[in-house]
Amino acid sequence: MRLSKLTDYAVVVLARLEQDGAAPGKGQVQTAPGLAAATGIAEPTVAKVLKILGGAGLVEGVRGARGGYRLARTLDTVPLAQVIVAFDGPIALTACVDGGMGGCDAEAICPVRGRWDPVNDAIRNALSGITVAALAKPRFPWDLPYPANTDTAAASTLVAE
Amino acid sequence: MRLSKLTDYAVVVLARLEQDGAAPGKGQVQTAPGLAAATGIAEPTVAKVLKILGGAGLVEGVRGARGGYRLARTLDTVPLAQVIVAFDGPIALTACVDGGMGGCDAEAICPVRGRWDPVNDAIRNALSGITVAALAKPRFPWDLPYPANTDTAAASTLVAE
DNA sequence: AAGAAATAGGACCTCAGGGGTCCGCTTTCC
DNA sequence: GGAAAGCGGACCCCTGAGGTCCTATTTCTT
Repeated sequence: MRLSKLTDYAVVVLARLEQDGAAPGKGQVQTAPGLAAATGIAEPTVAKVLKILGGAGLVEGVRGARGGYRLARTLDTVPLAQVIVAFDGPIALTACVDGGMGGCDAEAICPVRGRWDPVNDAIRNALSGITVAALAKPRFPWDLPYPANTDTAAASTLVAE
Repeated sequence: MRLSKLTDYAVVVLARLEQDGAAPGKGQVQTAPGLAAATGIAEPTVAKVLKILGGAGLVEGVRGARGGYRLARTLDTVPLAQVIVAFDGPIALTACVDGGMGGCDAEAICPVRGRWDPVNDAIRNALSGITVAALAKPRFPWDLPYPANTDTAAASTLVAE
């Protein structure tokens, strides 16, 4: 049920990039070592996270001296689901993804085969409706335990009761 | 992002119990070896699943010869979330559960601290709104790829776009 | 032109936890 | 009293996440 730690780190790194003005286009860049120092995450790990984010098209790397990374897209256009997929693979609670064949021995007699699809869809939709920006927005004043601003309130209203 | 295999097995076992008439109350019981044969899951594993389900109050065991298990509650009163919690622990995508303190070194500077709470709530609500019965209901005719009956359709409508 | 600084892309190691099995005890029916 | 079942726990194995490091490549600076 947990997602990988790298996904968690990725959100932090993306938030930091935005906070530091490493915006899409001609913006400034941030180095991996710099981000490691700023976030408290070990430097090799930050480098790994940035490489994966680059592969997913969420950040773009600038090579060479004075290089670094900047956001490829503004965070309010990046669904959380996309980050999760980049690090954890397809979003699905069970191994039998969307009626996928093979892999499961008991497929022929399994009484719940295919039944998980709506559940997976529900999770996917929830995670697609939340942007990374909603998780990354800096807080003023600090340490509001349960901020009720519009961006995060949207996450709650994604689910009807 | 995946839940444990035992959770998956649990849903199958619960479905089988209902299908075989091991209903709450004075109903018939099913033995662990019998369920193993019926579901194709290894017998020791089925036994383990049933023990955990018993601990969670979802099935009740009848000891002694001619003993077995029966459902403690009808499946339409059991939210999927409850099964998941029994096997996977609290439902949360990240280690920092609901602003939980401790555990995370970077807590002081983490820009997304507490921000995951609405996401976790969304997942929890989605999984609480789906009953095990919706996953277990036998299908006639077999192999409808995407059944649109009321029980599972509810899962999709849990999420607004 | 040489060197420094940075990303890119792997290979590699370690280890915690899930997954599965087994054993001994207790309970209850025949 | 014996057999059949659940109950509770200990135990092992092995995958895969998590993390580190090395090398190649690129590009700026001097």
